[in-house]
Amino acid sequence: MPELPEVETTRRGLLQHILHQQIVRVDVHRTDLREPLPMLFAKRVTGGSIADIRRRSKYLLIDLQFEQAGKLVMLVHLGMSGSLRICNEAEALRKHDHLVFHLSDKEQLRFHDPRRFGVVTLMLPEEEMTHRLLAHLGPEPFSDDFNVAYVKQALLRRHIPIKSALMDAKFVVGVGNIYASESLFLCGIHPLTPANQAAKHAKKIIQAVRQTLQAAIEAGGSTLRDYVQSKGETGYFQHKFNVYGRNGLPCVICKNEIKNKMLSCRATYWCDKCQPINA
DNA sequence: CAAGATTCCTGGTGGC
DNA sequence: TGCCACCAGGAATCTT
Repeated sequence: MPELPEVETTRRGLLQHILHQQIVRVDVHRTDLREPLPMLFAKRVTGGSIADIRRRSKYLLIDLQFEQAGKLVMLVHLGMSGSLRICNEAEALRKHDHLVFHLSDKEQLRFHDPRRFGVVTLMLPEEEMTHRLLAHLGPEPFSDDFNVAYVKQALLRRHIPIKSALMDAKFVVGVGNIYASESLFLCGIHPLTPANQAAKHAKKIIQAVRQTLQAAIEAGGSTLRDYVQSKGETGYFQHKFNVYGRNGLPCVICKNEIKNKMLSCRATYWCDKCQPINA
């Protein structure tokens, strides 16, 4: 379940490993991801050198530089179950290794995604700002655009629960189901609080979202060594949550029982005492 | 236009 | 042991 911290951890791990390498060959085992792989995908990326790896929301943007034909941006979304791993070419192919990028140093980058909620597509650099997957995204949580004035006005005109608002990428990107619950616990706001009522806590919400994501990125960072050494998955599952998945267990602060409820078909967790409904 | 429901997919889990 | 129902969830698309 890659949320923003795991995507960022993946980005940093990949940068250390494959920056400036060239894609010398691509094996395509499946083209039917969340949306079909672009036509002539393998042919189009072959020969490209990895000039940079950026992140926007939960999308990885891999800049490919070609000697003759200019530049291309490869966009990768890991969806629910996707991963990008560095493998030795001798390593046996796993089930669901849909794309295998052979790199100039004999290593491979493998896109693995059992549930196929992931996306891999291509665009020209000049298309980036207007691309349908990127054009309508809200501010990055760590950017200056995610500020008190913005959050206040955006929440005031919404009546949905604050947790739903946090998960809406048009409001802010990178806050998935897990970190929405975790962020709201940190700032003591009940997840069902209407967004317009939560607007007065804009500053606390911003701080909590940033702190929650930052802590998770650092947890991922602490396992970056493992990521590089084992070239495997990141340490996401080692991360400890305060409320997520802890229904019926005592609150880490007040020992009150953690509650949970499905909100828009998504599991939602909170502590009634630490997160009063009409705070 | 906003808000909520539905959809895509497969692996893991729990009940029997 | 096997079978089956169900859950996990990002984000687009639908319905109300």
